[in-house]
Amino acid sequence: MLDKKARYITTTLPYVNSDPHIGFAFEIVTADALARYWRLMDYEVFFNTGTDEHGQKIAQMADKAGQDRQAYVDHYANEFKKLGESLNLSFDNFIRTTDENHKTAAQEIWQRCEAKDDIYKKKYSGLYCVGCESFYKESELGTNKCCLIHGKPAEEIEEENYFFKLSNYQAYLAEYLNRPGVIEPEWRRQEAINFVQGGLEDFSISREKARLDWGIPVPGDDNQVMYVWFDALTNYISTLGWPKEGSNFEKFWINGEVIQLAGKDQVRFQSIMWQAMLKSADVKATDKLVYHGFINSGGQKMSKSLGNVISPYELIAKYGTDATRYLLLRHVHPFDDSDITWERLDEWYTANLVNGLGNLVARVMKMAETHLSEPVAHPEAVGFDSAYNNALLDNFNTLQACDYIWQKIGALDERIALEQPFKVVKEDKASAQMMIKEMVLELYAIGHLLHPIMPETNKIIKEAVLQNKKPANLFTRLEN
RNA sequence: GUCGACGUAGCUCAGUUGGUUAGAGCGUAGCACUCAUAAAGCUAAGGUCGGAGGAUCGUUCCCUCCCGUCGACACCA
Repeated sequence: MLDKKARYITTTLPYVNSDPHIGFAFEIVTADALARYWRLMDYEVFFNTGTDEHGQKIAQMADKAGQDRQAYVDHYANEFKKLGESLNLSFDNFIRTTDENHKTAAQEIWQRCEAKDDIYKKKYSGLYCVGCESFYKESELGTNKCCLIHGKPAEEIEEENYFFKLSNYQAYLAEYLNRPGVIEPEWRRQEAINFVQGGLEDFSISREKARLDWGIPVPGDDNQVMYVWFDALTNYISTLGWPKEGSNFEKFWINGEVIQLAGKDQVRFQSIMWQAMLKSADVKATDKLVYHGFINSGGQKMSKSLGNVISPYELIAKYGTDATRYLLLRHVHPFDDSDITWERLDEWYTANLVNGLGNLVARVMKMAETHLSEPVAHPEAVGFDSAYNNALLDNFNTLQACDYIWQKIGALDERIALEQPFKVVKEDKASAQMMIKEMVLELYAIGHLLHPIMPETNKIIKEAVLQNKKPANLFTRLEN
C-alpha cells in the first residue's frame, strides 16, 4: 500500500472568557469540512483545536466568581467541546493550554529560543490599571488615559520583562513571506511583507508574577510568568506531542503539510511572531496560513449592545447541525468579511435546503420507492470533478465546492422536469425505470459530494438509495 | 498621513489577458406542470459595470483625477 500523504490543520484557540462566537464556529467548521474531504481523498489528517486558558483576565473572572481557576476554565473548555459535538466536528485532538504536556512544551520552546540568544530581559513600561490588574494601550483608554472600566487614570509603570528578539528575524521573515502560498489570500501576504519591511521590534513575552499569576512559569525565573505568545502559540505543536520527536509531530508537522486557519486580525501573530519563534527553535515553518474575514450582521459588527449577535447555538437550534454547517460554509465568504441576518439565513435555508436539496431527495426517492422493485445496483461513488477537488484541496474554498454541488442539484431538478419519468411510467415502464435509476445514481453522487459539508445528510441520502426508501423530510419548512 | 483593496441587476456576488445582445444565485411577476416539503420547470422585468477625462478602430476590464467604502501601519486571540 502506498504511503498516505499527511496533512495537518489547526484552528486558532479561542480564549475562554466568553461563549463561543459565530466567527470561531465558522473557522472550525471550515477546518472540519477540509479535514473530512482530505480524509476522503486518502490523506492522513490531524485536525487540531482547543482552548487558550491562561491570562489575567481569566484569573480575574474566576476570582470574581469565587471559583477555583482550574475549575473555571474546565467549565469553559467543556462549553467549547460541546460546541464541537453540536457542529459534528471531527477534530483529532482538543488541546488545552492548561494541559501538562502543553506547559512542558511551552517551556521547552522558550528554552530553545533562549539558547539561541533570542530572549533577553529589558525594562518595559506601560500604562497599567491597578483595578484591572493589566496593561493597556493608550488607544484602549478613555480621556486622560482613564481606564474604561474603573474610570481612574492608568499609571505609567515600569517592570522588567523578557523580550523575544524578533528583530533578529527580519531577513528570515522576508524570505519566508516571499514564498507564494504561505498566506491565503494572496493580498494578505503582501500586507505581511509590508509590515516586515517597516521594521520589526522585539516583543515582550513575560510578565512579573505579581501582575500575572495564572500562566506558565518562565523556566529558571520564579518571578516571571509567560505572557500569551509562548504560551498560546506553542499549542500547534504541543498537540502533536512535541518536543517528543517522532510520532505525530514527525508525521504531520515535519513530513506533512501544515495548514493553519485564523482570523484576519491574526496575521502578525501567526505569520510573523510564531514563524520567528519556530525558526529560533529550529522547527519547520508553517506551510500555509489561511486567513478568513469577520462576520457582521446588518452592516455592523455583532455586539451585545446592538442586540444583533447571532450565536452558533441559536443557528443550530433553529436549523439543525447540518444546515448550520451549510449556511456557514456556503454563505460566509471564505476570505472576505460577510454579513448575515436572520432574514437572509431563512431565505438561504428555505431556498437551498428545503426547496432545493431536501425536496430533490424526496421527489427522486419517492419515484424510486414507487417504481423500482429493488435498490439500484452498485451506487459506488465516482471520483470528483476537478472544479470540486480544487476548491477543497488547494483553494480552501468551501463556498466554491458548495456552488458546484448546488449546480448538480439544479441540473437534476431540471432533468426530472424535462424527462418526466413520472409521466413516462404510465406508457413505458421500462424506460421510466431506466431514467429513475440514473437519477437515483446522480442523487447518490450528490450525497457523496456533500460528505465534507453535511456529513449526516450525506449518510441519510446514501442510506435511502441503498434501501430504495424515501427518507423523512431532510429539512423542515420554517413556520412563519 | 503612508501603503493597499474595493465600488457590476432590489440583495449577495462572479466575470472580462479590451472586441458582436454583461452573468449566476436569491428575491419579484407571469405561464405551465403534478413525482416531491404548494416544491421543481419555463419565461419576463430589472444594470449608462461609482463619476469625469484620456489613450485606443473599440473598453465595464488600460492610464489620470475625483467621490465613496474598507483594510494594514505591532503586543488586539
